[in-house]
Amino acid sequence: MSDNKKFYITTAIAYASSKPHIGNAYDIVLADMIARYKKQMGFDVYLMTGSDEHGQKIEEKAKAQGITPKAYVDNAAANIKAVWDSLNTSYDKFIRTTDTDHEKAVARIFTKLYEQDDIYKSTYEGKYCIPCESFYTESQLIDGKCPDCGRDVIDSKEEAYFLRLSKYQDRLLKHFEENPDFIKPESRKNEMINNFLKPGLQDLCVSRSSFKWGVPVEFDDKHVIYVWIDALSNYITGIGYNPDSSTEKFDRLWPADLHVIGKDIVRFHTIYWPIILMALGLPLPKQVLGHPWVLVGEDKMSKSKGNVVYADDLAKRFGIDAVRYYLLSQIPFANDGTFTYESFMNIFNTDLANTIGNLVSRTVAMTKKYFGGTVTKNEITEDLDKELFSFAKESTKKYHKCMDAYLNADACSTVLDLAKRCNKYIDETMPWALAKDDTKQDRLNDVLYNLLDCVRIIGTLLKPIMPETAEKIAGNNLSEELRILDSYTPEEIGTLFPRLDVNKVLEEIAAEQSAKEEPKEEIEGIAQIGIEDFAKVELKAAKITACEPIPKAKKLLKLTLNDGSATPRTVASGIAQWYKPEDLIGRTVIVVSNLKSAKLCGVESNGMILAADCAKDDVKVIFIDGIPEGSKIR
RNA sequence: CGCGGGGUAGAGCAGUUGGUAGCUCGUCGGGCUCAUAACCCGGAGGUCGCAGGUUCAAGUCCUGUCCCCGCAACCA
Repeated sequence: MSDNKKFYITTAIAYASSKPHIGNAYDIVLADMIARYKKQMGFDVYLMTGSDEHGQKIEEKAKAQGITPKAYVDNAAANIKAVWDSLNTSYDKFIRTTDTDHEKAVARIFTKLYEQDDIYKSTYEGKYCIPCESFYTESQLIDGKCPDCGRDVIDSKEEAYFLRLSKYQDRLLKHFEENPDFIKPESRKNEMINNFLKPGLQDLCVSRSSFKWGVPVEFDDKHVIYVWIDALSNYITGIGYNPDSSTEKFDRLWPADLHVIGKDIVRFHTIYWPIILMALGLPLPKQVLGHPWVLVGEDKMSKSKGNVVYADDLAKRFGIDAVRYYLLSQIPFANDGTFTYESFMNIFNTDLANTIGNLVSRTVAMTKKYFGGTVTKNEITEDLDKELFSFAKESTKKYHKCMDAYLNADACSTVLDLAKRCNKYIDETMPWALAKDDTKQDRLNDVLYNLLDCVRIIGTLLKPIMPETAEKIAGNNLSEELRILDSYTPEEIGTLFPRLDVNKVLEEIAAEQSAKEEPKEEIEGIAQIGIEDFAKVELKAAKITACEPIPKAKKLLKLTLNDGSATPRTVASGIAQWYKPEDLIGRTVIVVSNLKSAKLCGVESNGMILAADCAKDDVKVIFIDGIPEGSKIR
């Protein structure tokens, strides 16, 4: 075992219900970059990632495919791993929540917490609406009645296990105050404190009895352990924690130095997870980094929107390092970043091909052409050289500052600036002119040496970001020290990043997408139904008799319908963006009349009206004017 | 008055502790020819959402206001 300081870093584990898209991949790439950087800084790094494989959704998906959940997640985990590997990520361990040692440890953790009364069995207290088959908390009730249908509720109970969050609330708040860097970026910390801690924490339900695919509670097999304790615990079980007997590895690595996660799960990592650890008597992770999202266009990526971009596809098309560079240089520290093929290729051509690739290319070419491949070190005398080297030194300094603060985009641009400075240096020194003058051969040698030296620095700095490229550029001479080599004999490395013809590639992509789209589209996501399922849906014609906006809601309109029955029907519909009340009154629409009622922004909605998603951001209600209200539609 | 994040050149974004508004792409002009039609220099283009205020000085602090976007807690 080395004496180096350890650095234990984790990513969120990916949910094994579908193939991870480029946004999910950002997590592991970012963590990998940090891990590689820390390694270079002499830390003894351990990077863990993995997959979260339990839960109702997976149980259902497996069922829909007619396979066991285990078979389903085996496949899914392999997919996730394949994507991670396609990005050249250097994780030390890939944990799966279905690993037996994890499952055992989780079961023990649950039991331990139960035995020390941090978890208690309770009944899901009381307010049950029989027609709605739903439980509600006191605070959810409206005037003591069911918030959905307004009917009376009865006191009812269903047993479940709860984690006492409230008990640790003050301790957690204190921890936040004493460790200002616990959550990064800071804005997310304020959100947690204001939204969750200050109003007071409610105990958290940590078991489920509505599905089976999970770690069973040891002493009560009607229940499985719900995602919180199961998934979050991976950070400790993956390195050998068990309440009964932890390994030496765990003692060495824990507490984690950094959890890298998406901003959507900051709450779980900065509230639930610390409290679980406190209850277990373990130290808290040193820092949680909640990074922003990668958006496609305006939207969050989702299958139903058909805008999913996969990292391995991108890597195949443009190269691994290009994808890594794009993610690490373009996604801001605090705001969400936007992916488009255009911007991707733009960055590729500008930063990678024109600036870095071309610099390396011209430098190596000149060395070969003018010096047969070898240049040697001499003393620096010229001011131009001194400027170049001091710029390189400054860049290195800045780079470290950025990297240490996880400002990866800024770190990237620091390296880019150095490459640009080198390109400028070539213009300033004009090696091709020197080459023509026999008396200036020494000067030419020095110029090329200086350039190759800076290129080596660039390679070194790029290592965590683009490992393969760094290797090609700097070979075995990775070091930030200037002028440590007596000579350079660069090898021919070919074109690092061949310039892309943006329009051509866009056409290719469009062609491939349209070829793909037709056959698939949602077959995976939506199960086929039989006629008997369809028959369960009751559709009726209904005339809109009144319509008004709902003050609190920007998307909803409140519609009053005459569906042929004596009582008017109220429906809330999310079409305010496209229709004004006066456009709707008097028109006839199709209403799903046996949809369970729901409360939306304070309005009870009984049913929904049919509308078509014509395009992104274009919704049209289906009007059937002229059909008598109440007509059954089938 | 639920919480939070945004509104900066045609587009996409930077702007820690207040002191001449920057970057990439695009655009216009010049230079160079070692290099991946790449590189280097220069120009045009912004009343920093709007309105007030503090200050010798505000994109940067305060107040008000208008838009855009996320999140709202066992979704039992």
